[in-house]
Amino acid sequence: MKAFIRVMKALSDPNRIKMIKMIQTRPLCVCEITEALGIAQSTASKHLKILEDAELLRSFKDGLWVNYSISDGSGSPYSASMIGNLKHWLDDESEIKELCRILPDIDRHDIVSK
Amino acid sequence: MKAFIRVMKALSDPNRIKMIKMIQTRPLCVCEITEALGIAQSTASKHLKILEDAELLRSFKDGLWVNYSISDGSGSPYSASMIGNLKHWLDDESEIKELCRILPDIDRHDIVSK
DNA sequence: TCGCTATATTCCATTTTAACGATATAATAG
DNA sequence: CTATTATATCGTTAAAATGGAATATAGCGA
Repeated sequence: MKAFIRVMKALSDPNRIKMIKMIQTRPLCVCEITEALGIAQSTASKHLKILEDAELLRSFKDGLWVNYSISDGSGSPYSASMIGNLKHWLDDESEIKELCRILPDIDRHDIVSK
Repeated sequence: MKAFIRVMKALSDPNRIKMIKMIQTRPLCVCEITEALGIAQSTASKHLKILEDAELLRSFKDGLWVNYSISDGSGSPYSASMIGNLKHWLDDESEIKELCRILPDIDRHDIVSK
Protein backbone atom coordinates (compact mmCIF):
# COMPACT_ATOMS: atom_id res chain seq x y z
CA MET A 1 0.00 0.00 0.00
CA LYS A 2 2.74 2.45 0.95
CA ALA A 3 4.63 1.94 -2.29
CA PHE A 4 1.46 2.49 -4.30
CA ILE A 5 0.55 5.65 -2.38
CA ARG A 6 4.09 6.91 -2.84
CA VAL A 7 3.73 6.63 -6.62
CA MET A 8 0.32 8.30 -6.66
CA LYS A 9 1.56 11.16 -4.47
CA ALA A 10 4.60 11.59 -6.67
CA LEU A 11 2.32 11.96 -9.67
CA SER A 12 0.02 14.46 -7.92
CA ASP A 13 2.03 17.58 -8.66
CA PRO A 14 2.07 19.47 -11.97
CA ASN A 15 5.77 20.31 -11.79
CA ARG A 16 6.66 16.68 -11.23
CA ILE A 17 4.53 15.60 -14.17
CA LYS A 18 6.24 18.20 -16.33
CA MET A 19 9.61 16.87 -15.22
CA ILE A 20 8.69 13.33 -16.24
CA LYS A 21 7.38 14.47 -19.61
CA MET A 22 10.54 16.48 -20.27
CA ILE A 23 12.82 13.64 -19.24
CA GLN A 24 10.93 11.35 -21.62
CA THR A 25 12.48 13.46 -24.36
CA ARG A 26 16.00 13.03 -23.05
CA PRO A 27 17.84 12.68 -19.73
CA LEU A 28 18.20 16.03 -18.01
CA CYS A 29 20.29 17.44 -15.22
CA VAL A 30 18.87 19.43 -12.32
CA CYS A 31 19.90 22.79 -13.68
CA GLU A 32 18.25 22.15 -17.06
CA ILE A 33 14.98 21.25 -15.32
CA THR A 34 15.29 24.25 -13.03
CA GLU A 35 15.77 26.50 -16.05
CA ALA A 36 12.95 24.99 -18.11
CA LEU A 37 10.38 25.21 -15.34
CA GLY A 38 11.51 28.56 -13.95
CA ILE A 39 11.59 27.32 -10.38
CA ALA A 40 14.20 27.46 -7.62
CA GLN A 41 16.99 24.92 -7.77
CA SER A 42 16.14 23.55 -4.34
CA THR A 43 12.56 23.05 -5.43
CA ALA A 44 13.61 21.11 -8.49
CA SER A 45 16.02 18.98 -6.51
CA LYS A 46 13.34 18.09 -3.98
CA HIS A 47 10.77 17.17 -6.62
CA LEU A 48 13.32 14.96 -8.36
CA LYS A 49 14.05 13.17 -5.12
CA ILE A 50 10.34 12.45 -4.66
CA LEU A 51 10.15 11.04 -8.19
CA GLU A 52 13.25 8.93 -7.62
CA ASP A 53 11.96 7.62 -4.28
CA ALA A 54 8.81 6.53 -6.09
CA GLU A 55 11.04 4.72 -8.61
CA LEU A 56 9.69 6.78 -11.46
CA LEU A 57 13.11 8.26 -12.23
CA ARG A 58 16.66 7.15 -11.70
CA SER A 59 19.79 9.27 -11.50
CA PHE A 60 23.41 8.89 -12.40
CA LYS A 61 26.25 11.27 -11.84
CA ASP A 62 28.38 12.74 -14.58
CA GLY A 63 30.98 14.82 -12.83
CA LEU A 64 29.24 17.70 -11.16
CA TRP A 65 26.03 17.01 -13.00
CA VAL A 66 23.34 14.59 -11.90
CA ASN A 67 21.36 13.24 -14.82
CA TYR A 68 17.85 12.05 -14.30
CA SER A 69 16.24 9.56 -16.65
CA ILE A 70 13.06 7.52 -16.74
CA SER A 71 13.17 4.43 -14.55
CA ASP A 72 13.09 1.07 -16.30
CA GLY A 73 10.29 0.11 -13.94
CA SER A 74 12.02 -2.93 -12.52
CA GLY A 75 11.68 -1.61 -9.00
CA SER A 76 7.92 -1.32 -8.76
CA PRO A 77 4.98 -2.57 -10.81
CA TYR A 78 3.07 0.60 -9.97
CA SER A 79 5.74 2.95 -11.23
CA ALA A 80 6.33 0.69 -14.24
CA SER A 81 2.68 0.87 -15.20
CA MET A 82 2.43 4.61 -14.70
CA ILE A 83 5.62 5.23 -16.67
CA GLY A 84 4.05 3.23 -19.47
CA ASN A 85 0.87 5.27 -19.38
CA LEU A 86 2.76 8.52 -19.30
CA LYS A 87 4.51 7.66 -22.54
CA HIS A 88 1.43 8.91 -24.35
CA TRP A 89 -0.74 10.59 -21.72
CA LEU A 90 -0.71 14.41 -21.62
CA ASP A 91 1.19 14.70 -24.88
CA ASP A 92 -1.28 17.21 -26.27
CA GLU A 93 -1.41 19.43 -23.19
CA SER A 94 -0.30 22.89 -24.25
CA GLU A 95 1.95 23.28 -21.21
CA ILE A 96 3.73 20.04 -22.04
CA LYS A 97 4.05 20.81 -25.73
CA GLU A 98 5.54 24.20 -24.93
CA LEU A 99 8.12 22.65 -22.60
CA CYS A 100 9.15 20.10 -25.21
CA ARG A 101 9.38 22.88 -27.75
CA ILE A 102 11.87 24.94 -25.73
CA LEU A 103 13.80 21.93 -24.47
CA PRO A 104 16.19 21.64 -27.46
CA ASP A 105 17.33 25.21 -26.74
CA ILE A 106 18.25 24.43 -23.17
CA ASP A 107 21.84 23.35 -22.70
CA ARG A 108 23.45 22.79 -19.32
CA HIS A 109 26.64 24.51 -20.50
CA ASP A 110 24.81 27.77 -21.11
CA ILE A 111 23.07 28.00 -17.76
CA VAL A 112 24.41 30.54 -15.29
CA SER A 113 23.92 29.33 -11.76
CA LYS A 114 22.67 31.80 -9.19
CA MET B 1 -3.50 18.12 -16.84
CA LYS B 2 -5.99 19.10 -14.16
CA ALA B 3 -8.13 16.02 -14.71
CA PHE B 4 -5.09 13.79 -14.50
CA ILE B 5 -3.83 15.44 -11.31
CA ARG B 6 -7.31 15.13 -9.84
CA VAL B 7 -7.25 11.37 -10.36
CA MET B 8 -3.74 11.02 -8.94
CA LYS B 9 -4.64 13.09 -5.87
CA ALA B 10 -7.79 11.07 -5.36
CA LEU B 11 -5.69 7.90 -5.32
CA SER B 12 -3.12 9.35 -2.91
CA ASP B 13 -4.96 8.56 0.32
CA PRO B 14 -5.11 5.13 2.02
CA ASN B 15 -8.71 5.51 3.13
CA ARG B 16 -9.81 6.36 -0.40
CA ILE B 17 -7.97 3.34 -1.80
CA LYS B 18 -9.66 1.14 0.79
CA MET B 19 -13.01 2.56 -0.25
CA ILE B 20 -12.41 1.68 -3.89
CA LYS B 21 -11.26 -1.82 -3.03
CA MET B 22 -14.32 -2.40 -0.85
CA ILE B 23 -16.69 -1.04 -3.45
CA GLN B 24 -15.14 -3.40 -6.01
CA THR B 25 -16.73 -6.15 -3.93
CA ARG B 26 -20.17 -4.59 -4.03
CA PRO B 27 -21.79 -1.14 -4.07
CA LEU B 28 -21.81 0.39 -0.61
CA CYS B 29 -23.60 3.23 1.11
CA VAL B 30 -21.84 5.89 3.13
CA CYS B 31 -22.74 4.39 6.48
CA GLU B 32 -21.36 0.98 5.53
CA ILE B 33 -18.07 2.53 4.50
CA THR B 34 -18.01 4.66 7.62
CA GLU B 35 -18.55 1.54 9.74
CA ALA B 36 -15.99 -0.61 7.93
CA LEU B 37 -13.22 1.98 8.12
CA GLY B 38 -14.02 3.23 11.61
CA ILE B 39 -13.95 6.87 10.58
CA ALA B 40 -16.37 9.77 11.05
CA GLN B 41 -19.33 9.94 8.70
CA SER B 42 -18.37 13.41 7.51
CA THR B 43 -14.89 12.14 6.70
CA ALA B 44 -16.24 9.26 4.64
CA SER B 45 -18.63 11.52 2.80
CA LYS B 46 -15.88 13.92 1.84
CA HIS B 47 -13.57 11.17 0.62
CA LEU B 48 -16.36 9.74 -1.50
CA LYS B 49 -16.98 13.13 -3.05
CA ILE B 50 -13.31 13.39 -4.00
CA LEU B 51 -13.45 9.94 -5.63
CA GLU B 52 -16.65 10.83 -7.46
CA ASP B 53 -15.21 14.16 -8.66
CA ALA B 54 -12.27 12.22 -10.08
CA GLU B 55 -14.78 9.97 -11.87
CA LEU B 56 -13.51 6.91 -10.07
CA LEU B 57 -16.86 6.29 -8.40
CA ARG B 58 -20.44 7.12 -9.21
CA SER B 59 -23.39 7.37 -6.86
CA PHE B 60 -27.11 6.73 -7.04
CA LYS B 61 -29.74 7.34 -4.44
CA ASP B 62 -31.95 4.68 -2.95
CA GLY B 63 -34.25 6.46 -0.57
CA LEU B 64 -32.19 7.88 2.23
CA TRP B 65 -29.20 5.86 1.22
CA VAL B 66 -26.61 6.90 -1.34
CA ASN B 67 -24.92 3.96 -2.98
CA TYR B 68 -21.45 4.31 -4.41
CA SER B 69 -20.21 2.00 -7.12
CA ILE B 70 -17.18 1.84 -9.39
CA SER B 71 -17.36 4.21 -12.34
CA ASP B 72 -17.61 2.65 -15.77
CA GLY B 73 -14.72 4.87 -16.82
CA SER B 74 -16.55 6.60 -19.64
CA GLY B 75 -15.86 10.01 -18.14
CA SER B 76 -12.08 9.99 -18.11
CA PRO B 77 -9.38 7.84 -19.67
CA TYR B 78 -7.21 8.36 -16.60
CA SER B 79 -9.81 7.12 -14.15
CA ALA B 80 -10.76 4.30 -16.53
CA SER B 81 -7.17 3.11 -16.66
CA MET B 82 -6.65 3.35 -12.92
CA ILE B 83 -9.91 1.56 -12.19
CA GLY B 84 -8.69 -1.21 -14.46
CA ASN B 85 -5.38 -1.44 -12.65
CA LEU B 86 -7.03 -1.45 -9.26
CA LYS B 87 -9.07 -4.50 -10.17
CA HIS B 88 -6.04 -6.59 -9.28
CA TRP B 89 -3.59 -4.22 -7.59
CA LEU B 90 -3.35 -4.33 -3.78
CA ASP B 91 -5.45 -7.47 -3.54
CA ASP B 92 -2.93 -9.18 -1.30
CA GLU B 93 -2.42 -6.27 1.08
CA SER B 94 -3.38 -7.47 4.54
CA GLU B 95 -5.38 -4.30 5.26
CA ILE B 96 -7.42 -4.82 2.11
CA LYS B 97 -7.96 -8.52 2.69
CA GLU B 98 -9.16 -7.84 6.22
CA LEU B 99 -11.66 -5.24 5.00
CA CYS B 100 -13.04 -7.61 2.38
CA ARG B 101 -13.27 -10.30 5.03
CA ILE B 102 -15.46 -8.25 7.37
CA LEU B 103 -17.50 -6.68 4.57
CA PRO B 104 -20.10 -9.47 4.30
CA ASP B 105 -20.96 -8.92 7.98
CA ILE B 106 -21.67 -5.25 7.46
CA ASP B 107 -25.29 -4.48 6.66
CA ARG B 108 -26.69 -0.98 6.40
CA HIS B 109 -29.83 -2.03 8.28
CA ASP B 110 -27.84 -2.97 11.38
CA ILE B 111 -25.83 0.23 11.66
CA VAL B 112 -26.82 2.63 14.41
CA SER B 113 -26.13 6.18 13.37
CA LYS B 114 -24.58 8.51 15.92
C1' DT C 1 45.28 22.85 -1.22
C1' DC C 2 42.00 26.37 -2.97
C1' DG C 3 38.48 28.07 -5.57
C1' DC C 4 34.46 27.16 -8.50
C1' DT C 5 30.22 24.89 -9.90
C1' DA C 6 26.18 21.61 -9.61
C1' DT C 7 23.36 19.50 -6.47
C1' DA C 8 21.42 18.33 -1.89
C1' DT C 9 19.81 19.76 2.47
C1' DT C 10 18.01 22.87 5.98
C1' DC C 11 15.04 26.44 7.57
C1' DC C 12 11.04 29.12 7.36
C1' DA C 13 6.54 30.82 5.57
C1' DT C 14 2.47 29.60 3.15
C1' DT C 15 -0.88 26.56 1.39
C1' DT C 16 -3.21 22.25 1.19
C1' DT C 17 -5.05 18.17 3.18
C1' DA C 18 -7.40 15.19 6.51
C1' DA C 19 -9.91 14.56 10.56
C1' DC C 20 -13.74 15.43 13.71
C1' DG C 21 -17.95 17.55 15.73
C1' DA C 22 -21.82 20.23 14.82
C1' DT C 23 -25.19 21.61 11.79
C1' DA C 24 -27.90 21.69 7.43
C1' DT C 25 -30.26 19.16 3.88
C1' DA C 26 -33.06 15.51 1.84
C1' DA C 27 -36.11 11.69 1.92
C1' DT C 28 -39.18 8.48 4.32
C1' DA C 29 -42.68 7.14 7.87
C1' DG C 30 -46.32 8.24 10.84
C1' DC D 1 -46.85 18.67 9.24
C1' DT D 2 -43.42 16.31 12.39
C1' DA D 3 -40.07 13.13 13.68
C1' DT D 4 -36.52 10.29 12.17
C1' DT D 5 -32.68 8.73 9.47
C1' DA D 6 -28.84 9.01 6.03
C1' DT D 7 -25.91 12.06 3.88
C1' DA D 8 -23.70 16.55 2.83
C1' DT D 9 -21.67 20.75 4.31
C1' DC D 10 -19.41 24.01 7.55
C1' DG D 11 -16.00 25.39 11.00
C1' DT D 12 -11.92 24.37 13.20
C1' DT D 13 -7.48 22.18 14.13
C1' DA D 14 -3.29 19.51 13.26
C1' DA D 15 -0.35 17.52 9.99
C1' DA D 16 1.70 17.37 5.53
C1' DA D 17 3.13 19.41 1.17
C1' DT D 18 5.11 23.19 -1.48
C1' DG D 19 8.30 26.91 -2.54
C1' DG D 20 12.32 29.87 -2.02
C1' DA D 21 16.57 31.63 0.29
C1' DA D 22 20.47 30.27 2.58
C1' DT D 23 23.76 26.85 3.60
C1' DA D 24 26.19 22.39 3.19
C1' DT D 25 28.14 18.82 0.31
C1' DA D 26 30.55 16.80 -3.62
C1' DG D 27 33.41 16.82 -7.55
C1' DC D 28 36.41 19.15 -10.90
C1' DG D 29 40.48 21.89 -12.19
C1' DA D 30 44.40 24.93 -11.24
